[in-house]
Amino acid sequence: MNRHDDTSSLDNATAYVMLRTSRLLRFHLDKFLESAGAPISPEQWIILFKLWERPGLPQNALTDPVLNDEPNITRLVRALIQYGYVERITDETDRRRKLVSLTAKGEALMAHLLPLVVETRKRIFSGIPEDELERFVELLHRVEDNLIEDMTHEPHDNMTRM
Amino acid sequence: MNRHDDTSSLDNATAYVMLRTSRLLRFHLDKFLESAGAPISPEQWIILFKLWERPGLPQNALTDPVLNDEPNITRLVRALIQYGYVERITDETDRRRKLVSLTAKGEALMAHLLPLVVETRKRIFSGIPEDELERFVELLHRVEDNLIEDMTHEPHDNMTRM
DNA sequence: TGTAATTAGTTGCCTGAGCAAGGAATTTTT
DNA sequence: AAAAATTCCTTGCTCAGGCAACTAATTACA
Repeated sequence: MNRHDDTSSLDNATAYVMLRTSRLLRFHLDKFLESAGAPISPEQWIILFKLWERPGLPQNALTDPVLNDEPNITRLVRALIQYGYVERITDETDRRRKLVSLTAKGEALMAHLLPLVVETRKRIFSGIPEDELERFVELLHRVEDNLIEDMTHEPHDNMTRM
Repeated sequence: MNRHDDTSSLDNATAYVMLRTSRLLRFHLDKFLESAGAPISPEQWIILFKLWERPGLPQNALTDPVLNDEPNITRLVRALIQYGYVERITDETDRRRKLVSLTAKGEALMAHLLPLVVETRKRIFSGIPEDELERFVELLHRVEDNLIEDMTHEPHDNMTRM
């Protein structure tokens, strides 16, 4: 790896560009939600979306090994309850569980936001034909698989402490 | 947007998948650095890489409007100095500036890590032909441009408080 | 030339995420 | 059926990131 060839430059490093783009994506979503009058974070938006798709989920169904662990979900849901977008009831058939749903206020928020999101999505991916976008997502999934595969095969034991 | 069609599902939402993949990418880099014996964070790795490419940069050249603002650079560089990978001298032609470079120890670390990184990169993007990878990065840049463009055209003023 | 504006870097504060440990309810084991 | 293990959720701790305010050095301006 030469100090100044193109492949070594950070700006051309795929991983680096992905990191940048996704950070920007989160920032953009944050600004979008703010300008749409929704006082929620991108992470809370994801929760609301999942609940909109499938109401009455237990909290652990909201977790994601990559994005949000259980403690995070607890905090995110708590905040959404305080805003009044979400309600949480104990599952009487299994009292460990707490089932989470959108309130009427939460449904109203989603009804307000979703059309705007669809529009925004168009702008974000404008100039990219549909089939390329599909391929793009496929590649993302491929990378994700490779990453997980690689981590389960660790360690490579280059444990020379520097 | 129907509550249960495919386009609305989060798992198929490009932005969501990108968010997941990039989070995973950062996690993978973190584990890689650890297993390679380098006690640094992915963010610190980026700093070291930039300094390896171009030694003697002033700190503000290390900032990135998306990834790391000035306060962050200050902290990251301070940590790297404490580890002994980096040194910082005041620019005598402009005493506001502090010029940052790799130490011999930092150079040695990079010499150790870089070949491993090249290998790892191959594994991460395996199964994806070179030309597709290039297109992939192009699309990322395109999305990034769209995002920035969109944010500068804000606000759309849907400021109805929900 | 002296005052204002700008630039580079730092510090402090607040929020959000990762991780370990704890607590309550349920299931498994013996 | 009592004890152990598991599951679901919560709390507490620590650390990184974003933002505003601050200091020091330099440049612009009047």
